[in-house]
Amino acid sequence: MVMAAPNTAHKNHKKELEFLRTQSLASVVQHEIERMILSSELSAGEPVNENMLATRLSISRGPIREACRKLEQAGLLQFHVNRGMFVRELDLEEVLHLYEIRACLSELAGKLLAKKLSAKTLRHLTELVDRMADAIKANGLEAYYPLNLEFHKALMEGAGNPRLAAIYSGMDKELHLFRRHSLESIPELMESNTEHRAIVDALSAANAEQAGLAMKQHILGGRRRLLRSIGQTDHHETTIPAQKKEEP
Amino acid sequence: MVMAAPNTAHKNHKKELEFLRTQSLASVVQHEIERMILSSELSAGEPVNENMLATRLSISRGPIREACRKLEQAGLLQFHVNRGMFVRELDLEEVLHLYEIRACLSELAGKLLAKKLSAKTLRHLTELVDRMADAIKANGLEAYYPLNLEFHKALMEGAGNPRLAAIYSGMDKELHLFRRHSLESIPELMESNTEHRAIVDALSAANAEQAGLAMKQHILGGRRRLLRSIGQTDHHETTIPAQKKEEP
DNA sequence: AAATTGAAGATTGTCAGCAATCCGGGATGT
DNA sequence: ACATCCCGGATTGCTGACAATCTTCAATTT
Repeated sequence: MVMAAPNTAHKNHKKELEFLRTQSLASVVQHEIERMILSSELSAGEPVNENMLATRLSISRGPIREACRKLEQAGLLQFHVNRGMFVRELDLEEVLHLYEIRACLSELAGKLLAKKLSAKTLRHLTELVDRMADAIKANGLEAYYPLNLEFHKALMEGAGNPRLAAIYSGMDKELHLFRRHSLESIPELMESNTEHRAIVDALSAANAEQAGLAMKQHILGGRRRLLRSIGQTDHHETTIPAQKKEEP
Repeated sequence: MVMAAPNTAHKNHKKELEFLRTQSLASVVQHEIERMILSSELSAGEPVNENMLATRLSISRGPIREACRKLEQAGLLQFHVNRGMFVRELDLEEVLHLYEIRACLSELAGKLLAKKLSAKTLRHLTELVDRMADAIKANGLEAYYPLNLEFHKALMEGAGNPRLAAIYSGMDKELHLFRRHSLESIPELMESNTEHRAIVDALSAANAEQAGLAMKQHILGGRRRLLRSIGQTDHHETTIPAQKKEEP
């Protein structure tokens, strides 16, 4: 266990007090626990010990409990009466449910984004796809992930519905709680980036329906790759259909 | 301000202690505040006074703060540092964003439900629509609302994706925070129930696409009725501004 | 009259402590 | 050997208290 960054709460009163004028301790702790979870410093199923955190951060347990309640509501922690908070464990069924919702919301985001896309954002998205392609070619797996993250963030935030972006982002964090999410291999990354390009193409054509479909397909592709990586086949072609009604 | 119900926490140790073996105080407080908001005992913008609640419920402020943090994350309360919690205020833009997401998730629920609908649930839904029609005819506005609630709950929970139902339910609660949501008039209720029947019809035909569409249309219908009731016309057929902020 | 200041009261932010509960391991009994 | 009981340590649940901050409002100044 490595000492976390914001542990400088000792005697530098001036700085700390200035800081707490705009940030409550609970929110600091919330982000710290979030960071620990996303970095696998805390892994699914583990208990969140209030005393340990309090000692480590040099604060009392009150703000920690408040932060944990927020994270409980966010779905990252799970509460058991008289036993405390635990990092939530996600089983495969819950993961599939999340993918189902993500596919649906992605489709919405694609449709919305296609209708209000600025030339600047489009250039940004295109550049990100190109850079991801480069990263794959250069075997730069570490370079790929932040780009991928930025790409999806730009997509969701560009849709102009902040609530949609927030819900989606929350579910993304939740998916980190699924233990068996293996890193994707080169061919899978290429497949993924091909889907990215399909999204950008649809967007640049200002085709809302097609953009929505491309984004949905990308999520379903991600689900397929996840299931394949854990040795299951994706017989859930559930939400794919998107049958066109050809009646005029 | 009327004294709330669960104020019997005085000296009946036996009962209270038994109760707290399975429920934490924070969760009790959370539901109490939620009740106060949904019943308009607390209305949007109002501060949530910790001392007042603590005195009223005969507990200390700790569990209250924990409950408020959960409700903050749920979007029902808003936190201002050093000023406390306030019942969140929703402006029209945020309401429209919520409707946009709700429409999308409803469509998904309709599609899912059509694929796994049991005969029993279908009977239940049909019966609810019939009873709502009766309630409208009998001018029983008070009878209508609980039926409507049960109808939508059955739809969302029948889809077999608990997370979907939870997200949807949370957004429903959030919509209560919009001040100007007038009660619907008789003709509007009839319109609404016509849409209900379209949903049930599509479900009984096991037509997933049509069921999804019917549910989406019902939400968009609700949005149209809301906008009409506050004197705006719904010029967004499917989305919000649809403004293209594009440079040449 | 309008704006500023300042102090009292109200409210939040945090903490330390105690009681209640849970967990693990060893002793006891069958 | 196996199950049960029990106890000590660890952890949570809640409380009361104190410091810091904000709000209010009347007195003062411009």
